Amino acid sequence: MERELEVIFARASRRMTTPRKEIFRVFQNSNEPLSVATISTQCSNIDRTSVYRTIELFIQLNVVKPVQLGWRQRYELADPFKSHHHHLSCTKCNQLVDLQSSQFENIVGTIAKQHGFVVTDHTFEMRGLCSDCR
Amino acid sequence: MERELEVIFARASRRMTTPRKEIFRVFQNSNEPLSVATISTQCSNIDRTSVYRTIELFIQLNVVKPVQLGWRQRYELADPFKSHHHHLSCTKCNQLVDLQSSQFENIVGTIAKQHGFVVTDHTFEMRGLCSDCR
DNA sequence: ATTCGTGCAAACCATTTGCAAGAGA
DNA sequence: TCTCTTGCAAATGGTTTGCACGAAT
Repeated sequence: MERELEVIFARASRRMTTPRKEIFRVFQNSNEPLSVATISTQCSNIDRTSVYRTIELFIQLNVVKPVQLGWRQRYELADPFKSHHHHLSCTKCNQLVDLQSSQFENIVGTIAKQHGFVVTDHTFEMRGLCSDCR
Repeated sequence: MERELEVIFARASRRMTTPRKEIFRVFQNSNEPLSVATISTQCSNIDRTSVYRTIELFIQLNVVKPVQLGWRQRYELADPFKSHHHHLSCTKCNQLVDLQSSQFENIVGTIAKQHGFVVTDHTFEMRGLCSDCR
């Protein structure tokens, strides 16, 4: 997977630096979307500015994508590195479930067609109470 | 509709002040979600702090709800004042279409049930190119 | 060697907080 | 009148920018 990243970077003629590798690893090792603050804490050796710039670059190269969970902006690996999914989160215990629903994805296409759009991107997040918390 | 607002405020024993009325009117007169900055510009007589506090209160009272469109947080009238819908936006010309899809709303319920959740809230936004722009 | 990326410092902008004066019930 | 709200000023925190040094190709 690190190999894939190198290819992407080479194609975009960007350099594979130590901070970039390290931030990528942090994303790989996390099973939930990360905030800038979290990444910054986990990479205390990397300047916060670089974290911002790296995320921006990762988004450009479609390595990472922004996720709106609750209030703060977070980021997680994009489709090439993690299969396409959405989230269902419990507002009480913060449990987070990854969702995949072809039925939902189909509707996206249908709605787009109805309005003459070509959809390049969509967000879908659900919040509520899990079985334990309600 | 202003009447409804008064009722909501009375019930919550909150005061119906000039700034609050004015900000509510700005929401009514807009057909797209607004950022704090936009509201603040349109109400140059109201202190920005009050705009923040008013929005916070409006959200509490379910008069307004946050919408994530692209990068910045925005706000628009909540369901009691504007019927439940989602958005489809063109990334090129910024055209914004309001969507209502019972089929989509049903899926939300189905998915929630599958995972034992009670869903209290969901977001769904689509971005792409409209028929003119592609 | 050359260009790109990083860290540092400072600027910038959005948001929050404390408090005294003013407005609504 | 009494309490809730507002505006102001200042603090806070997140994000961006400019620049010189260091690292990757």
